[in-house]
Amino acid sequence: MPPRSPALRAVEPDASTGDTKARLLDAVVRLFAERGFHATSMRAITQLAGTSVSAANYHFGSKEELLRAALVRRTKPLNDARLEALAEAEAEAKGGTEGIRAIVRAYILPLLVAGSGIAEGAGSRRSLAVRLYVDPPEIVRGTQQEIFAPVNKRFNDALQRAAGDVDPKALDVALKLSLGVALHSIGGHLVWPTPEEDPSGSVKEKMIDGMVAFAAAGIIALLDLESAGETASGGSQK
Amino acid sequence: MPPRSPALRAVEPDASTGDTKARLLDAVVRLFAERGFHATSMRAITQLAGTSVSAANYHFGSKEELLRAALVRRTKPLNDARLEALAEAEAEAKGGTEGIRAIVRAYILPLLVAGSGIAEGAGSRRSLAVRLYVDPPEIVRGTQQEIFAPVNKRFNDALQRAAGDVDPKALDVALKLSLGVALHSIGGHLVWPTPEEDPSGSVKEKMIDGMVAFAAAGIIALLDLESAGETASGGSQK
DNA sequence: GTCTATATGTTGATAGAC
DNA sequence: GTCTATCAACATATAGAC
Repeated sequence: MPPRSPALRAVEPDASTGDTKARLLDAVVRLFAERGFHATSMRAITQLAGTSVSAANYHFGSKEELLRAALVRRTKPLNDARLEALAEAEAEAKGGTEGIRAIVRAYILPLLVAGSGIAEGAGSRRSLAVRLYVDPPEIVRGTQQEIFAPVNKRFNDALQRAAGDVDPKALDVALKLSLGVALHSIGGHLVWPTPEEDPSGSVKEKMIDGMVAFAAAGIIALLDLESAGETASGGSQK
Repeated sequence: MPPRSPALRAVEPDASTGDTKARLLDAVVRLFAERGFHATSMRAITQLAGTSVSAANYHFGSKEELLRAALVRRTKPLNDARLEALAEAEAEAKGGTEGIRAIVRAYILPLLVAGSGIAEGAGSRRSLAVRLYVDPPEIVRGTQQEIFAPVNKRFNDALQRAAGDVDPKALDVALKLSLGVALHSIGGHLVWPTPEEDPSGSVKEKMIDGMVAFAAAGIIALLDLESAGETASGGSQK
């Protein structure tokens, strides 16, 4: 069997010290996403991972460090995917409204794929992203910002270019609200179809299109309203 | 001193057995909103309320029942305010787009006032609503649905009327996404100005207008896109 | 590296005096 | 109704054998 390509191997979890670390990280992601930080005990984690509490502490030092490690492992590929999608969207260089929609899609879609079960069909699974967004243990708040801030800035800049000349502050709010839409969607409150119910994936596609349309229209409306208030000329809508 | 009017007394917390119960409920709301259910101990609650763990258990029986009591006390006036605002919005009976915007405002604004600190200026306070939405202890899930489901249904019906004839399923999704926008806004990720920074309240007003515009435009776009897909005729935008 | 055993603290809930 | 004192169960983290 030939050695796997670097592209494939890069997707694999870090298995440099056996797979105990990897199994622990998987278990942590699952349990933290489902129950939150404080409701998840080291016993539950290590039991699910098939190892012991001391092994976990040997590898990660503490419960909070364990969560932090799981966080960066999960968000790194997510953010890479978002940035890649953004680069593609910008390369196509569509006009104003279409351009914004493309950027929003790049922002939201990887989150949906990684966060909700829409990729593998686990309809009601909870997302680590949602958890960490509203339930940030004190220690990871910094990490969280550190990880997401640059990506958000990139998208902010892209939107700034696509939307013409808009109030940066309003744009920041608009992007945050879009994130709210996306997070809400993977927070377990939207019912995604299972692969059995939706073999062609068309229902799923439609939901995603609807969500992107929702967020993009929201952004446009918010920016319109803002600039209307500042330039004292009417917005483009009603 | 004359007896207070019933209207005034109705606003007060239930003080039939002294105000220990009320103080406990206040403390619970604050701590649960800030830290979540599992991270809040009975000791922390009772200490903040200036009483003892046993007193709390005497009045409420358990930690979960205490949370449940706090939940209904908080959400009842919130939902009443939303329904009242909806009735007013419907009485004015505006046309399609304007009507939708009015309904969305009725849906969102009371949530903002009650949930975020925008009423009293506590800019970064966390909301119990947000907490319970993503971190529902198993026991309160039922209560939560029981409390919010009727209100959501009312708004759903109102939107159905205002939007003409749209796919009920799409409308349900659209309303849920609007809720995501609102909850995100009070989840501590939007920076609200303090009364000192914004004495006239105009900045705050503008943010609220922007949010309502965002959500309303999102709903319209989502419904347009849905009906466009079904009737095979283009939507109203682009 | 992984385990068993244990240290040390905190949790939710209760018993019983007042 | 409210307190102090106490319970058993659970938490995280560590020590030390292998």
